[in-house]
Amino acid sequence: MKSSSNSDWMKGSLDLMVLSVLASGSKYGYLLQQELQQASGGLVELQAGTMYPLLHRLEAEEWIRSRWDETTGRRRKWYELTDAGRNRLTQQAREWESYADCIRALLARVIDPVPRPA
Amino acid sequence: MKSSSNSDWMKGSLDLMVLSVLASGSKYGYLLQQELQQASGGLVELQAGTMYPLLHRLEAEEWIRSRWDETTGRRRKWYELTDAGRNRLTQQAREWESYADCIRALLARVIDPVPRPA
DNA sequence: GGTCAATATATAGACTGGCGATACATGCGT
DNA sequence: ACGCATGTATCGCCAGTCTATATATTGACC
Repeated sequence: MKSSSNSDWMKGSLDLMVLSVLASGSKYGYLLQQELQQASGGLVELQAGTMYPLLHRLEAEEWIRSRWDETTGRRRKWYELTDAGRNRLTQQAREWESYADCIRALLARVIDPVPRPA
Repeated sequence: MKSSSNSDWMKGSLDLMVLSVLASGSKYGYLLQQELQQASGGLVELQAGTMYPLLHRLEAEEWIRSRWDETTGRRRKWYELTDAGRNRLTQQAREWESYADCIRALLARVIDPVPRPA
C-alpha cells in the first residue's frame, strides 16, 4: 500500500521546505501551501492535515511565529521566521546538501557503475 | 527532541540506500550495515532494529530475495536484488534525483552564494 | 435566493516506520 | 573462562504524515 500522495522522500524534508518557503516572506498556511506546490513544480502537495500540525510544531519550537489577521472576513494566520528559525534554515540547508551528496554518491555507482578491479 | 541518531532526511531514503548497496552484489544484513556506513562516510548508521524489519519488508514486496547460508557456524541470510528490485532501484533513483533537484531549487533561494571564500 | 466551489484553519484517528532495548547464539582472542 | 565482535530477530514506543471531517466566509453561477 502506498501511504502518501507525495513520494516518501519528503517525509524528513517538510520542515526544511516550509522554512525555506517562509524565508521569502511571511505567509499564511493556505498561501504557503500554494506557493510550495508551485515552487516545486507540482511535486509537493502539502496537505492541510499535514501542514497545520507542522506549522504548530514549528511555532512551538520557536522557529516561526504567528499572528492573526482579523481585519478581513477571512481569518488568516500569518507566519514568519524567527531569527532562530532563519539560522535553523541555513544550518538545515547545509546539512541537507551533504546528505544529498551522500545519496548521490551511492546512486552514482548504480547508474554509472565503475568496473571493480577483480 | 531529536529522535534519530541519523538525521531525519534519511527517513524516506532507507529503501533506496539499501537497494543501491545491494546493487553491487549480494550481502547479508550485518555486512550491508557495515558497507552502507562506510560508503556514506559514516553518515548513515543503519541500526539493526531498523534494518532487519526493513529487509523483511523489502523481501515481502519482492524487491529482494534471501537464502540462508548454514555452511558456516554463523548463520547468515544473504540478500540479493530481484529483477523487479533492480528496476525499482533505477526508477527510484531517477525519482530521487528530481526530488533532490526540487529541494535544491528551493534552497538556492535562501543560501548565500558564499560556500567558500575564494 | 440557493447552491456550489474555493478559501481558510483546525483536530481526531489510523497507520507507518524508525529507534532503543532486549534476546539469543556463534567465533575468536586472551 | 570471559568478553567482545559477529549475526539475526522482535517488541513496544512514539513522532509524524495522511484521510476524513468540522466550521466559516466569499464569490460565482443559475
